[in-house]
Amino acid sequence: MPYAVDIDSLNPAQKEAVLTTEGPLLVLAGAGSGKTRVLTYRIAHLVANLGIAPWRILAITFTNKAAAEMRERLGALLPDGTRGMWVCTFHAMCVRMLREDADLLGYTGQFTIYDDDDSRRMVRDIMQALGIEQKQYPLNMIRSKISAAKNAMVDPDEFSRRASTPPEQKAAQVYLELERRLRAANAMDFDDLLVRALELLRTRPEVLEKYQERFRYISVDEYQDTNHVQYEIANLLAGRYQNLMVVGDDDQSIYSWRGADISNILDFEQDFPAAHVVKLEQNYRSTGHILSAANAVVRHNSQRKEKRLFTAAGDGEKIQAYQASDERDEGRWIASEIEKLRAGGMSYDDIAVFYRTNAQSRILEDMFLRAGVPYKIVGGTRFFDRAEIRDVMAYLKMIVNPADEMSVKRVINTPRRGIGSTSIAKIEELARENRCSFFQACEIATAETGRFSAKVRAALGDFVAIVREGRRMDGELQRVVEAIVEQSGLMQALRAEGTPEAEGRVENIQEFLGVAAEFEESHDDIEGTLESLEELRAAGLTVGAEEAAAPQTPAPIAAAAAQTADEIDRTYGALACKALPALLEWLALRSDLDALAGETRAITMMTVHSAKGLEFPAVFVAGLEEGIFPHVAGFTDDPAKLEEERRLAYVAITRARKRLFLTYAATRRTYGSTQANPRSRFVGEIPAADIEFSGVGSSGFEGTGWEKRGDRRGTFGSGMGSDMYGGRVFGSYTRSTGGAVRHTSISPDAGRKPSTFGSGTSHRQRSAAPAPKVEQRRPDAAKAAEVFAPGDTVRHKTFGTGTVIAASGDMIEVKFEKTGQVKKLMKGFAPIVKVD
DNA sequence: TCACCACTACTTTTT
DNA sequence: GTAGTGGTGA
Repeated sequence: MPYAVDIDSLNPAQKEAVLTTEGPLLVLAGAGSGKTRVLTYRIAHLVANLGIAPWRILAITFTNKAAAEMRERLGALLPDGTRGMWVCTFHAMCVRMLREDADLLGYTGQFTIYDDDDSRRMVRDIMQALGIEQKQYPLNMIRSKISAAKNAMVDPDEFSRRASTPPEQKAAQVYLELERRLRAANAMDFDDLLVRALELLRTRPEVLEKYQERFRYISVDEYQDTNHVQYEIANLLAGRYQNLMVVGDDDQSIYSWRGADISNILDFEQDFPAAHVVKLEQNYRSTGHILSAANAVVRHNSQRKEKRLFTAAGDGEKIQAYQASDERDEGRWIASEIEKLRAGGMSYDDIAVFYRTNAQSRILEDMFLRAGVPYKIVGGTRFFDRAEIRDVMAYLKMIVNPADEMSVKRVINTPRRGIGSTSIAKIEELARENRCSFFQACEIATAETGRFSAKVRAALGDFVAIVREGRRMDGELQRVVEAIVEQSGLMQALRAEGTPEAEGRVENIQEFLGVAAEFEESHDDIEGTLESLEELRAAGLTVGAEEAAAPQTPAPIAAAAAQTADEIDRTYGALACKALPALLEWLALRSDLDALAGETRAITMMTVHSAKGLEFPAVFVAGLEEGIFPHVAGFTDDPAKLEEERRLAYVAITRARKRLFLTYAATRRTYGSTQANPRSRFVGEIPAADIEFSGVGSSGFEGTGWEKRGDRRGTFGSGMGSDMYGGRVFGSYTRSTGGAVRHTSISPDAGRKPSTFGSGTSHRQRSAAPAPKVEQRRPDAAKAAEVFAPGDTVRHKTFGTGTVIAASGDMIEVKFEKTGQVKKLMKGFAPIVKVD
C-alpha cells in the first residue's frame, strides 16, 4: 500500500520503530542515529497513513527548541496540518492542563509562574522571616532539599514529620511557609507545575480520563532525562491505551542533579512487560575517529546498556588536542583555529565552542572579541534575566495577578517611590491582620492614617492605580506593554538618571517592547486552550468547564488569602488584554536556547548541557582539565557523579560531525588565584589512534605566532601581555558598533514564522544588549575616534600587516600582505593598530 | 530612606 | 574577579 508519507528512506531499525504504533515502545537511540527523524516520521505515519486525528497525538520534548524543530519538521511532512497536536515540553504541557483546571486545585487559571529567580527570592525572604541564618543553612541547600521533596511528592507536613536532622527541620519549616505563600500568591514554581499537574491527574479521575481519551498516541523524547514526576505523568496519560513511545539514550543522561532518574529508561521493560524495544545504533553524524573516541570514553562507565555505535562514513580527520599555557592562550588558540577552518571554507555557523561551566565563557568571549571572531552565546546571563526586564515583567505579572506577592514587592519601590523596607514591613503586618494579600494590604494602607504617613499613602495610591489602569488597557500588545511601562514610571526614572548604564537599560526595555510585538504577530493561536476545548467537543468528550461547575478548594492553606478570579475581576476590573497572560507564560517557560536558530554568521558558544540534541560540523571543547571537566566539588570520589561527567563528555564529543578539538590549559586562573590542573582523564581515555596532541606539553610545540604570546604573568611566551603593539590595541567593544555581528532581536518562536523583527536576525548576542559592565568597557573616546583612511598600513593580531583599501562608518576593509585576503573589519573592535 | 562601602560566597549543569 | 548581600552613616 503506497503511503502518503514515504518511510522507505529509513533504515530497517528506524522503520521498525516508525511502524510499531500500537503498544509500549522503547527506542534506544544512540547519538546521531536519526532519533528526531524517527519521532517525526512516526507521527507523520500515524496521521497521514493511518488516519489518526492530529489532536489525538501528544509529543513531549525536553526543550522548547526541540519542540519547535519537531513542529517545523512535522509541518513539512504533513501539509494538511497538525492542528490540535500537542508538541511541547513537559512543563508547557502541565501549564496547559493546569490553566484549564486550576480551580480544582485551589488556584485560579491566571496563576503566575515563578521562575528560578522568583522562587529563590521567595525562599530567601522566608528564611529571613523565620530567622534562619543563610550562613548556617545555605539557601541552595535548603532549596534543593525542598525541590527533592516536591519531586518525590512529599508534602510539607510529611516532610516535617520525616525531618530528622537540623538542616532538614529548617528546610521543612521553609517548605511549609513556601507552600503557603505560593498558594496565597496564586503562583507555582517550576517544580509545582509538574507536581500539581500530577496531583490533578491523580485526584481527578474525570480529568485524567479526559486526557487519556484524547491522547491515544504519546511519545516522550529524551526519556533518560525525565524525573520521577514526569515519569508518573507519562505513565498515567498512557495508562488506558498503552500507546507510549519513549526515546532515549542512557549514555546521554546528564540531568540527574535535577532529579532525572536514569532508571526510568533502564527499567522501562519492567514497567511495560509488553514493550517492544528497538535499538538505533547506526550513527549518521560523525566520522570514524570521533565516533571511536566517543565509544571509548563512555565505555569506561559501568552503569549502562551495552551498545556500540557504528558509522558508514570514513575515518575523517583525527581529533586535535591542544595544551594551552593558560586560559587566555586557550581562547587565542581556538580563535586562530577557527580562522583556519574559515580559510578552509567553513562558515562560522558550522562551528561551536563548548565549555563545562558558564563562567568559562567570559574569557573565551574576550579572546574571540580580540581576534575578531563573531560569536553568539546560548544560555548564561539571559536577556530576560536583566534587572530592568524583570522589573517590566513584574509589573505585567502584577497586573495579571495582583495576588502575586513577589512581583508586587519587586516593583513597589522600583522606581523609587519612597516606600522603603519599613513601610513594606508595615504593609505585611497589615496583610497578616486582615488575612489578605500583600497587594490588598497596599490598598487598605492608602486609608490607614494612623500607621502610614501622608507621603507614603499617596505613593501607595499611585502604585495601586497602576494595576487598575493596566487591567483596563487593551489593543496591540506592544502598545499595552508600552503604556504600562510608561505608567510605572520606570522609563522616566531611567531617563532622568542620564548615565550610560541607564541608557542601556532604556534600550533593553525598548527591545523588550519589540519582543512583545513580535510575540503577538507569531502567536495567532493565543487562545490555544479554547481550540483544544472545541476539538474535545467535536470528539464528543466531556469538557473541563462542566466538571468545574462546582469547584472545591481542597487545600485548606489556600483559604487564607487567595482571591478567586471573579473576586479579582470584580475588585480591579476584568483584564482587557488577553494576550498579556499568554506573553508572560511564553516568557516564563522559554530559555535562550530557543532563540538559537538564526541567519547571522557567528560561531556558537554554550555549555555542554545546552548542546544536547544539537550538532555542528566543527566542535571545540574547552577546559578539559581535572576539576573543571570532570567538574569537581568533592565529587570525584562519587562514582555515579563521575559517570555523569563522563556522559557529559560523551555528549560533547558526539555533537561533532567532522572536526573535533579538545583544549586544556596548564594553568588556569579561577577567582584570584592561579591553579595548575592536570589534563582531564577523559582525554586520556581516547584511543591514541584517534587523536593528535600539540601545545606547550607536546614535543612538536613551536612557540610562534601571536597566539602563543600575551600571557599576563609571562610564565610562557613573551610576557608582553595584551598590550603588545605599544598598548594601542583596540580590544573593547561597544554597543554602537555592535560587536562583530549585531543582533538585536529575540525571536518569540523560531519554529513557526520567519523572524520579521529588527534586522531580520533571530537571536541575540551579548554585545547587542550589554550589561552595565560591558558599557564600562567602551574604548575611550580618543581610541574610538581613530581614523583609518585608504592607504594606511595597519597591523592585525592574527593576519599580520595589511593595507586599508576602504573605510566607511564603523567598517574598514583591509588587504593583508601574508594571505592576500581582503577582510572586512569592525573599527574599534578588531585587534588592529595603525602602523606609522 | 537611601547611597555607599565592605565583605563574602561563588562556579556545575536548566525547565 | 565580581555580584550580591548586609551594614553603616548621612
